Amino acid sequence: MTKSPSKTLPCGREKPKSRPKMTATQLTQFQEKLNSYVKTEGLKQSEPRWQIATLILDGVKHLHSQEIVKQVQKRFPKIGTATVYRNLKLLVDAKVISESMQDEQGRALFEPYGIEHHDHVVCVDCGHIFEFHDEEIELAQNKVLKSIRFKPKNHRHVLYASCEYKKNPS
Amino acid sequence: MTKSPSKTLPCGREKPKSRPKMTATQLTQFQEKLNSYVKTEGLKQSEPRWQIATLILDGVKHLHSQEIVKQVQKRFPKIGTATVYRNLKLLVDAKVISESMQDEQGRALFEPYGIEHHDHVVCVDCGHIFEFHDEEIELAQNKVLKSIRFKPKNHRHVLYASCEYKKNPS
DNA sequence: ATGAATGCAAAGGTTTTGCACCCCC
DNA sequence: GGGGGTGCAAAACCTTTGCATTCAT
Repeated sequence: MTKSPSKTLPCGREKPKSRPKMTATQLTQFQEKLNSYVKTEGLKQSEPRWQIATLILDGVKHLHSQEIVKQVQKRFPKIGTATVYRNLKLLVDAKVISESMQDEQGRALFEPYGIEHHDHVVCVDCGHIFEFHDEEIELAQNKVLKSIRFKPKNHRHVLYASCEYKKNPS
Repeated sequence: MTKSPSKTLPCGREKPKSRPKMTATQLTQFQEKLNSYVKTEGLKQSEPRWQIATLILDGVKHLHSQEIVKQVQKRFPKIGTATVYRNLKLLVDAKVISESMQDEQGRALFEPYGIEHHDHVVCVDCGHIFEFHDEEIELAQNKVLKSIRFKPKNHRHVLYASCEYKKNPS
């Protein structure tokens, strides 16, 4: 039984590459991005807005609306549900966060906005979500579309897989 | 080369391969499958159940719950909403239909159950949904998972693309 | 001072559940 | 006649909207 919780899965195996926690610098960049969006749109700054953004930017987990509402209200009990939903929309528009994927129940999961495209691996045993990018797959996709003369616009690709935690519950 | 009048998209171009309409034989096979499931589970047969199943099995379109409710009630006004939802679940359990993919709004789309795996292309212009299977992509996926020592379980892969209907509305 | 942002509560939309009745086995 | 199936209506759930108030600029 190894004891290094930051680098291992529940199964004790080493964690595959996941989204690293954001640095303070990156966080600041997002904050500036949000501020400039707010300014150009003639809006006003607000504390709850940045608190909501931080929850998503600062974590490594992909969260869906309900979890975000719950966690926001746990930390900041004064913030109302409507405020969370309104700001999630705004933050997406501001390109501070994005709805990159959905979980198995079809709920949108939010993550920090990033230009670099990636797809997801969801572990069906331990629940962790990892990101990957595979150029071979990207090219093959385009080949498929080209063969039917369709123009690629976007895609959603999620691999459900197992770290086999349940078989090795060490 | 060959021109067939019923084989074109709204844009006038030839339709890529899509799921063919089910034959009477296949339909019967599904009915038998359902009947045997019903029997082994100690349940009872019901007319509404098969009417709901037929709607999905007999069509070529992928439908989400609401559409199914609407279309069922259009054809069979006596069937209640609850009955539709209850039977959708049961039909999934019976492996008569499956929730193979989701639309862009994250709603589950139902289609006839099939062992043969396929992914989907959704046209963002004309709305049609096509199925594809690409062995190269399947292999590449497994390679990705193997590299992080995860065991493949399932995946969702949807390509959003354009038939360019809007650019050639001829 | 202006109007954006908020919290609350009420409304909307979708899915589930409770219940009396019906019908198949 | 027992238990699953059904329709209806109510409840549960999640998200959006209306409104009076607060707060940023």
